Amino acid sequence: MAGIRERARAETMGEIHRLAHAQLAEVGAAGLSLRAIARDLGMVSSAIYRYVPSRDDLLTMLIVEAFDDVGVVAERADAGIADRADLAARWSAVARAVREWALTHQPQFELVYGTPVRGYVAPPDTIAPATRSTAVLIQLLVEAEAQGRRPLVGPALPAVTTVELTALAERTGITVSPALFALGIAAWGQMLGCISIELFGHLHNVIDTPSAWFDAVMATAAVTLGLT
Amino acid sequence: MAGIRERARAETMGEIHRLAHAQLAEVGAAGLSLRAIARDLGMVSSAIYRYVPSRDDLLTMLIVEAFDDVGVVAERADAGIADRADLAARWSAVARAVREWALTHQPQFELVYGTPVRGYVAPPDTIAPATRSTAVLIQLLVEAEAQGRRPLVGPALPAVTTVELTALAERTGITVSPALFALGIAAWGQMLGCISIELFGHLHNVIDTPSAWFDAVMATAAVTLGLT
DNA sequence: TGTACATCAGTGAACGCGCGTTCACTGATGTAC
DNA sequence: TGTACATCAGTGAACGCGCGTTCACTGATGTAC
Repeated sequence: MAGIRERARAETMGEIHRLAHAQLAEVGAAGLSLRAIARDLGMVSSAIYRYVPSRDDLLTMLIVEAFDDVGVVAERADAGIADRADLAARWSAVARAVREWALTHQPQFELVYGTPVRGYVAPPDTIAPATRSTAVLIQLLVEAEAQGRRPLVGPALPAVTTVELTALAERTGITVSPALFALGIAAWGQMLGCISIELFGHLHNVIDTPSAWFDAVMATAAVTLGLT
Repeated sequence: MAGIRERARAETMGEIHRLAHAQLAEVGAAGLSLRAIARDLGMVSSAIYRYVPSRDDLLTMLIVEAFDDVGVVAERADAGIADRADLAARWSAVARAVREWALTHQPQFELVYGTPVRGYVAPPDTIAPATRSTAVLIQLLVEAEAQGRRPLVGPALPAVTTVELTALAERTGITVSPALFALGIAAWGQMLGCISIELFGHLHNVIDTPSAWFDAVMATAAVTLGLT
């Protein structure tokens, strides 16, 4: 029976998680408040410090979780395509999954891909989780290039960019040419950008069915990247 | 000499503008505070209400200004290309100008293209200014299509998207086909997305010279759009 | 098995700070006769 | 040109609310002998 205390602690910790997510959805990252969580928990405000060292630590926790969450979503979407050689289908599936995650987890999306929270500096612990979803995309680039596929339009990279991306590839052990790497990052930027403009309301009175538009342009991006 | 009052009022109004922008840069849109502006102005906090009806109105003012600002920047960049037939050069110039504006006016960029401020609902007055910068891009699409240029990869649009974009074109008097329209919006999303990931820190340890990378991928996007 | 001590969850008060907005007021500027 | 009245910028106090964080404390749970 070791741990009535331990179990209670784990349970409270879980509640804090739950409430933090709920808060995020209601008031956004900037409005995340330890006092409010303590209140919802039925505790006095100072008691929360038995569980969370500070507000920034709670934010870090949420950011790491969100990065991980979207990473899992991307990985699952990719794994769901049976025909592994169909890189375009895998890309489209990942893009669609990330968009759907963003729609159903808008506050988490804002937390990691939106405007950074003022006064908060992300500690190094957040770097590794951040790469999880991008790793899925990079894997597609690696496979595409290994099979001799090339982007439709090879970008005219300035020397400095070629140097930087070559160094990055070497440093991380990723075997992708600078040209495709540059376009891959841009495609990732496009995916996030298209999700952002939808989520942040810039498609109002422009496109009423964003999912259809998004899927179509992401499929086109896959062709442009040379994934077909 | 009519208007020592009038002149004082205009001057104070100008100061409020200036201080609001400074505040935006320091604490971000979420932290924008009427009290702080009054303080900086050397006024008592309630006096600010002689000039600004409410905090939300100040936000609206700043948003409208920012939209207008980036619109002017885009227009000027476009106008700066002497060879009007070189649509790709015009697109690249606009993209570069918008990115540079975003870098030098980060808080304004966040205000209009970043995470929306919680609790603030944009009034209809903000819609018209928002379209100013996009109008520049759309003009490029119109000219491209008028000259018979086509995107490298025609997107396979679902029927619903074709219908929506046809209706939008008719409603606004823009003579752009749904296919190009869809890709144009996606290119605009890419531009904003690539700027966002740079500004929000997602290129740290990835690309050290974002301007070079950005220009290269935007030039490639112009080719893909069929602007060459 | 029982007792003594250590651990730790939660309390309650406090510090010092912030915010938007209202309201009755003073005193200077502007205007109409 | 001078006076009476209207306008309006700015004051000062207040309402009612929020926040993060610290600190001495009580009382229950866990542990070592």
